[in-house]
Amino acid sequence: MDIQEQVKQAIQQAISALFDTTLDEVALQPTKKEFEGLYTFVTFPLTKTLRKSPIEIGQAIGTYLQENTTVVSHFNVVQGFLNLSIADSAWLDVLNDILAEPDFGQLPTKGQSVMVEFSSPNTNKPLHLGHLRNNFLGDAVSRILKANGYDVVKTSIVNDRGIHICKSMRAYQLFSNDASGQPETPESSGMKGDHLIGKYYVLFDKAYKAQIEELVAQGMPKEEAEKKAPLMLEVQEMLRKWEQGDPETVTLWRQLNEWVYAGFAETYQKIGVSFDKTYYESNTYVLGKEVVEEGLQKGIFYRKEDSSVWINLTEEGLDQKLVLRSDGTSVYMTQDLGTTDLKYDDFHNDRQIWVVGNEQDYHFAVLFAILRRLGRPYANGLYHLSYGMVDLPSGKMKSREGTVVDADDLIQEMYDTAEQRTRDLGKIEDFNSAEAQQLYHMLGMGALKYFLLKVDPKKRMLFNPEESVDFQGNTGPFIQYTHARIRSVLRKAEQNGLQPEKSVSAVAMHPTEQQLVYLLSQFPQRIAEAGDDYAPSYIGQFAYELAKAYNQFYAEVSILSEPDPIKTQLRVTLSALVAGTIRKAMQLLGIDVPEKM
RNA sequence: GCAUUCGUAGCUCAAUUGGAUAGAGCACCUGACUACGGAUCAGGAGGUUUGGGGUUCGAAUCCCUACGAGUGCACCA
Repeated sequence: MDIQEQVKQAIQQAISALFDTTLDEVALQPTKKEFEGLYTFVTFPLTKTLRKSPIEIGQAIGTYLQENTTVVSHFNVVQGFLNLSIADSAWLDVLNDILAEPDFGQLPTKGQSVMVEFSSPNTNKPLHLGHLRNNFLGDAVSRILKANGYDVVKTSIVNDRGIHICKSMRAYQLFSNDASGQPETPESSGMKGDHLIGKYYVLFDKAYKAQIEELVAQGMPKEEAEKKAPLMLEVQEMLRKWEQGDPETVTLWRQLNEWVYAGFAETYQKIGVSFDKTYYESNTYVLGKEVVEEGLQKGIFYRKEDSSVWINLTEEGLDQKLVLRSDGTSVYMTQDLGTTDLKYDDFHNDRQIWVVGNEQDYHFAVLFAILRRLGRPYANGLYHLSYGMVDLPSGKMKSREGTVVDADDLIQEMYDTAEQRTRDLGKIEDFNSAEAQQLYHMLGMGALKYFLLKVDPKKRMLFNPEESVDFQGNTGPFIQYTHARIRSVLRKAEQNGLQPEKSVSAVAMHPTEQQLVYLLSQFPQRIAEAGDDYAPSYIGQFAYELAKAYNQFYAEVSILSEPDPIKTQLRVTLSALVAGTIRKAMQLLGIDVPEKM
């Protein structure tokens, strides 16, 4: 079925028939645009064993393929490169195979399950640009893994407790009363809950810094001032009260968090992200101490004189790491050990993936090493999907310096831009206002998601606001536009009584048509690679290449005014298939595509 | 200081994992049948892949080195 496989096997055959030897693996690469052909076989590696020139080998294999196969129609040899052209009949076979597959793009089930943990926000501030990259990545990877045949469980662990939450709470207690003595609420202020709480987090920081400065002015060293500032002491006291279950503190904590969750829910809804299970750190932070006990018993951990517990990971190239404080309380690692067990107990996933920024690379290296030492059955299925930070042209984002790009603001900005562009072009006069709003949202989110997902996750990236609202070239809206354009052609075709068919008949093909079939045939493989590498960027690139190739095809051949009905039929069918595949690919990125725009 | 990731056109990113003359988009020039949607297409210009060594038929990719940048090195999360 797969042309590439056919060609590879044919080459194996040729080599054994011609030279009486075999090659472990035949590697094919796409032929460069400047040369004729589709696949290229590099003959250099054979020169040593065969003691023949690369050109000679190329000629011999090429001739053999042309004479003995139906796939290869002709060939040319340039230096050590054998360029192979594929016969139209083979292309049509491929096309018909794809058309016969109802779930094209859905790979067979793997019989395995994966948990993807992402988003995991703090409840002391609203989401920003960095969170968006995380959310889009986690969501897209989940979709891609599903397409790869895995059962996927999406989870988030909400960081809803701890000293930073107490900071917002304390500031709220101190500063939230308005002139009439009423505390501010989302309703009274008209602010989204997460933004409201974020405001108090910033207020805390300001007031705290002012106290430090005052103490320093009185002659206290800065380090001491940071620890002894009254606000800091109050917040620590508040955390103690929270842990003891003090009713007043817990009530306030509940109230503020609820407001934040309402705000988050709104944002998640807008970006189309959801979870199968949400964990709360207020429940899980106590976990992990039994794991420490277990590790001690197994002799994997050791206790120091001050009774703190450690593990020595120098054999793995890591350091010694603390897993329990000397006062017996947990650290971050303790919790994660316990939580990982919990997640496994809940779902028994074959694999667990964490979408977390690359500043935690070391933490996860240690976590995985410990779990391997403990002999956890799932230890080899753990993966940290580490992604780079998002920089701004002005430099790094810093919450406290107010240089963060707020997620809600950004989404609104993209929406506004989409609306402006659409109005300028004036193509949707027949839309009612609800339809128009839906379109603006679809385009705005498409631009934003594509912009953040087209870059390799591992790399840090630059977010240039001007480029992000660009709707031309390698952008989400360009791909969405191509889809809308095809749908328009298909509507018109239908008016002419033409429908896409389930199969196409033999006919001479245009190079742009061959190119389209070739790209389409690559889709399953690209999904597999994107799954293996956890790289939504592969899918983005695929969608872009497919859209570009279609526009090229569109510019070079005529679909509806083509005189030959068989060619028209092929082109209508191919168009429908491309539109469907673009939609599927974009869906893997969590991006919707419109019928009109 | 130690560990780790990275450095590709003016800018943002690719490069099938060691293959041909390193490709796209943006920006900048030049064109496109009265057209099935111009949010498009075709073409031009733009590169010593940070510098210097090495490995081999062949290097942006692997090794060494210098320079530059990010991140991590808490009994924080």
